[in-house]
Amino acid sequence: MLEPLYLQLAQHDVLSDAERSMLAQVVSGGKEFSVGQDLVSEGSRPIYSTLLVEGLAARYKVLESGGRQFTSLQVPGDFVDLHAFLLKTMDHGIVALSLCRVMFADHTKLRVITEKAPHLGRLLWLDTLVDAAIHREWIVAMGRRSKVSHLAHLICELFIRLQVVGHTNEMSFNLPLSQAELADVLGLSVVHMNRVIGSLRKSAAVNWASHTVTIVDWQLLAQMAEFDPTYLSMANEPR
Amino acid sequence: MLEPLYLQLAQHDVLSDAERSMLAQVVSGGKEFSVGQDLVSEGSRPIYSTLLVEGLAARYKVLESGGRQFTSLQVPGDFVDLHAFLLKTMDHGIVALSLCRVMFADHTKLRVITEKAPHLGRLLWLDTLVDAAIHREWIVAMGRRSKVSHLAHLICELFIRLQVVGHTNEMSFNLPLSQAELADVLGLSVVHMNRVIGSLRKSAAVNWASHTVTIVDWQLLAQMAEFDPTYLSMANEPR
DNA sequence: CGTCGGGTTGAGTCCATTCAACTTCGGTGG
DNA sequence: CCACCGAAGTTGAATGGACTCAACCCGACG
Repeated sequence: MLEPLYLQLAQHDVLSDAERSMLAQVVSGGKEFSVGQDLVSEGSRPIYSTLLVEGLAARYKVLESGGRQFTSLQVPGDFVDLHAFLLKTMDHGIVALSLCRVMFADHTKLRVITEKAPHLGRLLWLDTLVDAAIHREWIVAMGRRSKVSHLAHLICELFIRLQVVGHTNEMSFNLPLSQAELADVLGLSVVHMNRVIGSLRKSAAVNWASHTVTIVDWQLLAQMAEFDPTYLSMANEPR
Repeated sequence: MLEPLYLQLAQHDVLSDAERSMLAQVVSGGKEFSVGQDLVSEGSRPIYSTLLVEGLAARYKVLESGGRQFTSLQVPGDFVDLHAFLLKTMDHGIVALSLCRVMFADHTKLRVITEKAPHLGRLLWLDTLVDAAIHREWIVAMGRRSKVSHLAHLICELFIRLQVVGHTNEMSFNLPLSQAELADVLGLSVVHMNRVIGSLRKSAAVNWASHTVTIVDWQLLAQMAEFDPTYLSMANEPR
């Protein structure tokens, strides 16, 4: 069950057996959420953090106007609300975009990690730092990229992140998002989202049908997106 | 010199005298940067983190098109590249927006904090988590708020953050950004930025002249921005 | 007095939105 | 089995927002 988490952490630095078994002691329980359900709700003060084991989820905020904006997408192996360990109050919600299986880690036990296993603690910290790096990349995409480029960038990012946890198949992966949900990622209207997807399809960089995205020409896609994976901190080095 | 840092950390939780003196040992040196200079440059691998003591700075990325996007603004007391302690490689640059005085903290010493002073380590971690929370709020603003609302939100955020470190005066503060720089925050063209500022001025919520912003009607401004300070984690509680 | 960087304004174009209609497709019940 | 339904995707047309290009203003400074 913890494989995707191990894969993510071990990607940045060596993860010792002792650390693995410590994580296995800290993360426990299990629960399923169906599409549209909140894994964590805005305003709550969770006493445990939620590890996404299987499925796709998203952080979001809702405005008075009713508009919704996703601020991140979460893939298997992500601690979706690890930040609540120290932030205490959730300033946003987290919703399941597909059937999600999760496990839990008590905040008291996470605190013990920071006290008894500082290296593992740093790896968890790093996890939240990569999160922030992704946020920054999204800000750049929203502010200064064309909409097609933004979408292309999202595809590149998701492909890499899913590949790390073994959720890609050759050059394709499953993307269960509706166009309305994608619109909430890019901050667009549904209608325009549809046209943007259309023009990405026309570029022939990807093949995108029935929730399966196949990257036909990575070179071209990365160029459209100006994609530079540095921000994902893929290097394995002492942290 | 470390006052703004103490103020920021002590805002979230009690900061013991021992922790203060530990910080004083870790943070040392000093340097000045003039407007437009990079405090930290993209692609570098710093071996120390930079604490902003005085002045205003911004994280940014530049695209091939030449467009620039700021991903955060940094106020006194911010560790502008604390994330590089674990991310190792800077995926963006940090530029001085006014005359900046900074100090440095060796990464080796930061690591010692995580090993010997876990509570202080958590407070530093928290610092980066608040950073990420701000990023998320920016994403929402870029995606789903009107441009005036986005600008109003920025003003609210900056006012609170500057107030924490004692850099406000009644209801006003100094904002040394040119309209071109503000455009790089909101992701707009300079011309349109000018019109957005104009329409915020017309709202009479703020008085904005010669780089001094005075909030005339906080109630109205916060309402235009739909501003909810939860994400800044202002509460003082055990972390 | 002239220059230069920043701010402001106008006009035309293009992008993105809304509103609305229509299609496609899987599921469900008669 | 198929007729119907609803959710998601697609398309067109009209409106309004944001961009570019261009001009002009203004105060600081040499």
